[in-house]
Amino acid sequence: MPEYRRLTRDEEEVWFAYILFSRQLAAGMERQLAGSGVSGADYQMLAPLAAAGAGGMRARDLGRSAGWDRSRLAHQLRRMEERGLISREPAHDDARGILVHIKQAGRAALRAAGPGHIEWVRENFLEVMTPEERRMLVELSSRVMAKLEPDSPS
Amino acid sequence: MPEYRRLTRDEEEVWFAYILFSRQLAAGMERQLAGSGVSGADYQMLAPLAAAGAGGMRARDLGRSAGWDRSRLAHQLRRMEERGLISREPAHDDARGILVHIKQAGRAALRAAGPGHIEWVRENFLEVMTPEERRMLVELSSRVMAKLEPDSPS
DNA sequence: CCTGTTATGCTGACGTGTCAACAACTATAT
DNA sequence: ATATAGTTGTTGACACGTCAGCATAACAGG
Repeated sequence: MPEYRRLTRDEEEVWFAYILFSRQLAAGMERQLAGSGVSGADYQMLAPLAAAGAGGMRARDLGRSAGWDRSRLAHQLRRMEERGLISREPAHDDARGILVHIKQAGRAALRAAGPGHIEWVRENFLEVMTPEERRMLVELSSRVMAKLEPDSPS
Repeated sequence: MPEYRRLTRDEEEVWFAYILFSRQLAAGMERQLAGSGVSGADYQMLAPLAAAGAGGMRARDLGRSAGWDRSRLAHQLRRMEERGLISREPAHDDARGILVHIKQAGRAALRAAGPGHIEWVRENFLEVMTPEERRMLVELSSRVMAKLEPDSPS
């Protein structure tokens, strides 16, 4: 018998349910998007880039908007540049910075994936919840994040 | 202007909050476990294997218990066998099957990681929620899963 | 100016997860 | 018994994400 407190049956139920739920949801979303040739990560880059307009967007800000660290961002942008979805150029005002632009192929991919994705999110996530559950989820999210990250992310 | 219904600000808030929340939570859990030299995936294998006792466990059942597909399971088990955490042998009663046993190193890893992991789950997940929120999460989970998977997973 | 600190981005190595294809066995139906 | 279908597990290729380390540039204080 262990000397620490194991999870009760009820606790296990919540935790396991969440583990399965979060994975299945993410997998479902990825599969839906994959049908249009983009990944969830692609989408998270393309959406803000398209909204940013002709001026492009600093890589730093893209990273912040998605909540990613620099490494993950650099890898993702490199892969997307290789596929011709975006372009990168040094920023004029800050020699450390990188300006990211969405290319025609990127816009096309977003147009192809966008409506289906939005619809999927509505159907499999938003519309499955009551308004009260939505509120709770937002609040729960902020509570957990506060506990995990006392200060802002890197 | 797009011809499909974009997400409203409220809808976006819920969806983005969830995306960030789920990723941060998973990342936090992985980091905590990594301190003991195991991954979340390792843990999901070791825990049922340890509970199964000397008889070991069919790979098929391990997969079902974790909700994984066969490919992911095979890769994970191969890696864990290479690290000496588990062993595999052909099942006697079914020539297709594989019997998985936890090895001493596996038990040791689980002993090292278990208490800290349990504590982490309590502190960063379970105790952050009210009993009502727990109930809601379980219910929400089952609703979403039902929508995603009309029949049982492969 | 010089020096230490912070910000920004890249890279290589590695573990993870998905997909499609395959192989081998078992179960079922005729 | 024999063909057909379902089950179980493996493999190789590839995308993804993390970590540690590196390089450069900007900033702030002496």
